[in-house]
Amino acid sequence: MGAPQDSLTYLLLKAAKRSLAALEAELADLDLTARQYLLLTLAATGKELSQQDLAAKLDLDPTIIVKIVDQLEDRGLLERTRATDDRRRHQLILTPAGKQLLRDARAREQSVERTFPASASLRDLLRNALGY
Amino acid sequence: MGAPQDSLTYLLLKAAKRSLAALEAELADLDLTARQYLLLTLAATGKELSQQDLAAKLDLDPTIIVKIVDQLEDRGLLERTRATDDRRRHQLILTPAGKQLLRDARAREQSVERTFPASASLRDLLRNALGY
DNA sequence: TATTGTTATACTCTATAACTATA
DNA sequence: TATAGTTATAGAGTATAACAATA
Repeated sequence: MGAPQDSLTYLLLKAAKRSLAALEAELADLDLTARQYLLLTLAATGKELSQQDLAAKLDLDPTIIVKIVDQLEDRGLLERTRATDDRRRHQLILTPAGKQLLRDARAREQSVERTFPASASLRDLLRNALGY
Repeated sequence: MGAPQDSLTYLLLKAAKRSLAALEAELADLDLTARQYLLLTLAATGKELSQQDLAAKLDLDPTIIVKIVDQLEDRGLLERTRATDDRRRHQLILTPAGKQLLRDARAREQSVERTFPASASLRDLLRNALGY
């Protein structure tokens, strides 16, 4: 007892960093950061998420979301449109190029995840723990 | 398929952040950050770890380690002594106050981890995945 | 009045480079 | 010549506050 590898927080931090680094490396070919990829994924769900919702889901400040969306919009991967029911909100719509890139990115993520030991049971456990 | 909660990286990041936040909150009473706590834990193992070793284990820059050790030393929780076999290296020794605080901190971490769903099996899985 | 998104700015955190001492 | 630790500084990343538009 007492070693840092007994600490769940330590283990989660290490695993998250390793997983993130592997994903970033895999997405580098596509000129996509993990954040951009995850934001694209959220925008692609079709749910009417405000940028503030995205901020909460990605644990980021709303002002950071603005910048990431700027980057993706500048590259023509998504577009901001006004939500019809509440014109303060922006509805993020993936362009065809964005959808294609997201497909490629997903395939890459899946291949990198297969290299992570026990990824399937780990995912199940985390989903339960986080309430998804 | 395709939702962010399918992404192992996303799940690990969320879980790590949640776990870290809970730990920080629990350690706040002791005026200890999670980093300081984890460094103390590593220093307490008795292994002759250089500050560079600590940097690698904590995924931090060596210059960050200097500052954290400064903070802990200023509070009288540990002391830098020169390693006898290689006088370039610093051997970090916990003071009695440091040992006592570490005991308290560990107890707090254990209690907060018990609130994390399936923490035991999660820890086992992560240990295996990370090769500990 | 409150909320969404945005911008500009200040702040914090981290990494880089240069130095001392030991090897 | 290389490595451990330190310091000062530059750079990146983040949050804060103020604003316009909409509710």
